[in-house]
Order: sequence, then C-alpha cells, then structure tokens
Amino acid sequence: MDPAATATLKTIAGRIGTSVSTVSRVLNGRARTYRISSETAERILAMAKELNFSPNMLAKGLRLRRSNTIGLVIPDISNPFFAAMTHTVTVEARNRGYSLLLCDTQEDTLREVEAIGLLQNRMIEGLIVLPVGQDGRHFEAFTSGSLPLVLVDRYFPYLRLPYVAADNVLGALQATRHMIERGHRRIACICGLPGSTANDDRVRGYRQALTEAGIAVDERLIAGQSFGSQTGYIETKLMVSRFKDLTAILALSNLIGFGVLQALSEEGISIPERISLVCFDDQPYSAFLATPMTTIRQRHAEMGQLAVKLLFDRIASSTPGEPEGIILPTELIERRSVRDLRIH
Amino acid sequence: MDPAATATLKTIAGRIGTSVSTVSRVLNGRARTYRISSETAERILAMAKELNFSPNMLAKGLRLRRSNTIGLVIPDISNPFFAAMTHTVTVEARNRGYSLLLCDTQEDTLREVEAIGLLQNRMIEGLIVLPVGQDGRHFEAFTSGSLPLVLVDRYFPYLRLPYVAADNVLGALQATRHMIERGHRRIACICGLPGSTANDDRVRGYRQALTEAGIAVDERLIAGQSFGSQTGYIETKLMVSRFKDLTAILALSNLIGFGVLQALSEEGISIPERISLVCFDDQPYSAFLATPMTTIRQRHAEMGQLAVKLLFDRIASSTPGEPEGIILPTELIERRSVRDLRIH
DNA sequence: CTGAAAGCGCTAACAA
DNA sequence: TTGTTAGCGCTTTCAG
Repeated sequence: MDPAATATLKTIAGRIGTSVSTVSRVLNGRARTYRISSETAERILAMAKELNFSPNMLAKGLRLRRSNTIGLVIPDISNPFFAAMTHTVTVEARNRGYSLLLCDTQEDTLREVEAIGLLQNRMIEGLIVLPVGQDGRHFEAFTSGSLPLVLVDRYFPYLRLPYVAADNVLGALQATRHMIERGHRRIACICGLPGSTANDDRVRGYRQALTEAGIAVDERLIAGQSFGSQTGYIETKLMVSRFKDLTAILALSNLIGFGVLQALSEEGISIPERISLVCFDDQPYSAFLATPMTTIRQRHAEMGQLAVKLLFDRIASSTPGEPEGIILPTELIERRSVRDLRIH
Repeated sequence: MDPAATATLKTIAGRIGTSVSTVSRVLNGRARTYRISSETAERILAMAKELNFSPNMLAKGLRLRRSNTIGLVIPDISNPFFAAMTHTVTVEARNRGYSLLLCDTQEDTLREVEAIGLLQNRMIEGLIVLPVGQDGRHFEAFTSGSLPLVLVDRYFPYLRLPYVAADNVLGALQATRHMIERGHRRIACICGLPGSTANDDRVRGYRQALTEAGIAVDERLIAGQSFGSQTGYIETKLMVSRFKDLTAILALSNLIGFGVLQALSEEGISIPERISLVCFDDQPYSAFLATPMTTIRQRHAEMGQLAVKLLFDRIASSTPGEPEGIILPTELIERRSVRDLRIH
C-alpha cells in the first residue's frame, strides 16, 4: 500500500457506517468503557487493520496537547561521549513510547537558543539539554517548571533546574593527584570552553590538587579555549616549545587528547617517557592506543539514563517538587600513559 | 516569560482587534500581497514580538500537510561511523529549516519497521534510513515515491529506491589485495550482518581478491554474524586457536576491529608481527593505536551530505524521476598494521 | 483591504 | 450503545 494514502478515522467510519467518535473510542481501547457492541468494535478493529490505519500524531498532539515527543539538544553528536549519551536517550525514550527530536548545536549558544525555541513550537513534552554552558540565561524561563527540562553534563549553579553531571572537580583532582604522586610537578592543563561548569570545575580540581601538594600554580600552564582537538594540538605545540621542563599534560576532553597525541607524535615526543598524559572521557579505544591511556571515566550511560528518568518523572507528575541535581562520581582508569618519575 | 504560555494567532488578533486571518497573513509575510494597511501590519508585528509569538508547528503541519521535519533511522548512534553521519544530517537539515526526528534501531529490523511507521504518523516529509539491511520488504511501499526516502550505507538492489553507499566490494578488494601483495595467503574475514549489502559486498570483494590471486577460499576463515565488537572478539579467539597458520585478519567494521584488538592483546599476539590486520572504517583514533591501523576509509561526511541532498531534491520536486544510486569509492589508508611477509 | 467560515485529523463533553 | 458538536491552532478560499 501507498505509505502516503493514509487512512483516517473518517475513512474507517465511512466504510463501516458509524461515527468517527465510535471509531476513536474503539481504537483507543475504550470500547468497554463506552459499552460499544462487540460486533461494531470488531468490525472497526478489522477495518483499521485492513486499511493499515495509524493515527496522525500531529492531530492527536494538537488536540491532546501532548506530542509524545521529547527533545534532545546536544553540542556535537559526533563526539563519542555525546553519541553514547544520545544512544541511551533514544532507546529509553522509545521504551516509553516517545519519539525524539534531535538538535546538534555545534557548541554554539546561539544555535542552542534557536533549537530550544524550535522544539517548543513542536509541543515537545520535555527537553534534555547538554548545554554549551557559557551562558544560561535562556534557561531561566524553565525554572517555572512549565516545560520539564533537565540539563546534562554542564549546568548552571544559579538556576534552579534539575541536572545530571559528572563530578568534574573530583575527576580533575584524581587525575592531577595521580600525576603528582608519581613525581610530576610541571603539569599543563589543556582546557575546554571557559565558562562552562564542565571546564571550570575541572580546572578547579586541577588547581586544588596542585595547591594541596604545595605546588605553585603556573598560569601559563593553563591554556585552551574549546573542547575540540585543534585546541589540544595547538596548545601542546606551544607548551612543549615554551616549557622544556614540562613533564605531564592533563587534557580536559577526549577530543583535546587527540590533538595532544597528534602534536606529541609530530614532535617525536614519546608518552610517557618524556611527557605523561591523562585525558578526560574514557573511550573504547583508550586501552588500545600506542600508549594505553590513563583516563577519567564519566559514567555516560548512567548519566543518560538518569536524565531520562528525571525528565519522565517530571513529565508524569504535575507537582515536580524541588529540582534535583545529581552528581556522579568519576573514576580514574589507570593504564600506562603516566610515568612514575620517582623510579630510578 | 513562561515557555508554556504560548501566544496564538487568536491572542494577537484579540489584542489588536482584528481577525486571525489577517494576523496569519501578516505573520507569513503576505501583508503586501493582501494589501494590508501598513499600520495594522506593524501593530501585528509589534504585538507578535511582544508576546514572543511563534507558531504551533503541529497545527501548521496538520493544516499544510507538511511538518518541516525529516526522519533519520540509524542502527546504532554510538557507532562513530553512524554518529558522524548523523551529525552531517542534523546540520544539513537545520540549514534548510528542517527538524530531525531520530530513531535508533539497535540493528533490529523489527524496531526499524516500527520506527518507520512511527515517523510516518508524524507526517515527516522525508526519510533517511541506514537500514539494518537483511530484509527490505518494508521499503517496497516507498518505491511509489509518495514519501521521499533515501537509503544510506546499505541498500536493496532489487528495490528501485535512491541510495548512497560506499563501494564495499572495492574496499574489501583493496584491503585484501594489500595483504596478498605483502605475501599473506591465510587471511581471515570477520564479518558483520549477513544479508546486508554492506557485509555481503565486502565478503564478495574479499573472495574476489583471493580468487584473482589464485588462492583457494577457505570457508572456515569466513566467520562472524554482526557488526559489533563481540563478534570480533569471539571469532578472533576461535580463529587463532584453530588456525595456527593464520597470518592476517580483515575486520569488516571498526567495532569488529576493536574486538579483534582485544582478543589479540589477550592472547599476547602482536600486530603486525604475528597477525596483520585491516579494518573497515577509518576513525580519528586509527592513527594513534598501538599499531597504527591500516584501514578502509568510507567518505561518511560526503555520504551524509549526498543523502540529504538527494532527499531534499525529492522533497522539492513533484516529479522525482528515476531514483539514483550513488556509490562512493573507498580508500585504503596504509599505516602499520600489515606486515610485509616477503621481507626476510 | 479585511473578515467569516471551513477544515486538516483527532478527542471529549454532551446528548440521545 | 452511539452520534453530534465543538475545538486544538493554523491557513485559505470566498465574500465583501
């Protein structure tokens, strides 16, 4: 049959010789409640099947004021961290009978604002946003709770909005302490987007680890402006040429880590012999790299699942209550990219 | 303002004291055509801005029979190959003012059928599907062209449907020849989903390369049933224990490649010294692996862009013409995972 | 230049 | 047990 030649309630009603309401009732499983004769009910069901009827969700949504759709707004779906999250969200949403509208903002706040507007016009019932994170003013409108929203990965401490994020301070602490314990004192920190919690918390953890070890923070060793691989590449090139005493690098994202890898490899600098490296975001390939990479793992599947759960809790309940903020601990996965300087 | 307190045409009309039709006309830029007095027009525009009006796309879609939405159906968004594709599609769709409904089928034909049905109810204007690919009967309905559809990555030769795919035969030929030229004769092929063009074409290329080199195909060296990493792991474990004379493996996906890597590493088998390896799908990390991986690159960004272009061509034109099938050449990226057995 | 009315497909009072 | 009616928010004839 022709996929566009969609049957409607009217078609069925016409063929059976009944009214659309009856058809609607039967097809929504309310035949019993309305005590519709089982004969008509069966004929309707049969005809619906024959015509391959399925309801127009736009019409349904318009009428019911619910679209059975949620929105997901993500900075860059090709980043494996975000992709894994998206996978979880699509699957969880589908399990609950919801469709997913996806927007990729390319780490651009303007596009993010635009995307959120777009989704609202589509009468989505809830929204999961992995915000770019520098500016959160466009989320203020959501604090009223009229449209359920949950923030993931990055959030805004000053907004009363539910969120799920990794403990980024802890992650950076773990990573930096790990290196310090192995004798490193000149550790560069290659950063992502300044102003985002994901970045700033990590930088804070880095500073804290140094400070508690009595190592002065050298501001020149903190560089980088975005989570992309170019950042890792450029800053590493600069760092290694400027600071000959550098022994370690902390890369604040997996993409940045790639850039570092590339730059180091070009410069003929071996890991961990000359430079040690720890990266945020454990990846399937991390263990198989030339030097198996010591990483900070964020539990992205759990984050995605929690986000969906939080969202649907709010969609379900009319009285959402206090927005929860959930912070998941990070974990240091020790492999072989950090050299122990205390040995020999 | 409250994101849920949406203003409608009626709200504006009420406040201005005009009819909804006039408001609609002005807001759709038809003030001139309908010669609406510039005074009313301006007042309407001002009020719309003040109320932060934006049209309900469900209502609009219902009325206009177009939703400004396309659907994307993908086997597994967390696979980097598909993620990259998704990125391209989201961005391209957005550039054209379209939203994207995403479904992740988890490589399951049943879910795929379900997803496509779901999307149709949402009155999407076009559909891009990366099919699971074993069974294509549910696509027959689309050959009439009533709803534009383009297949990507895998397709069905017997269905007259537009598609974009890589030249999988060529890819496998390149990979296998590359190994044969370096003296390998016992080459295992670890396969993905049988019945899908992506898999079967690759297997065909593998066979062809062996045959043209006068090497008998050993069916026991062809194994595997899915594109996941478990396949690579399991089959590699088996292969290396069964066939001591094996010198090379062709992995038909990046995920399979991971499994191979893991199994080989567990068995203490070094690449390429004892076993050589070529994988399908070049990835950002491929160059940075313990042994930089020789891969077959598929031009996924181009594939995504072409798919979107093909789709929107069909959406735009009422007379779609003959469905085009586009095959993009693959490229062998030579790194260091293949040993040259002719040397010493 | 503008408004009234119909209708996209659906559901839900309200009647009968 | 079923039908009639109204209306979700929008566009578009058709009439002024």
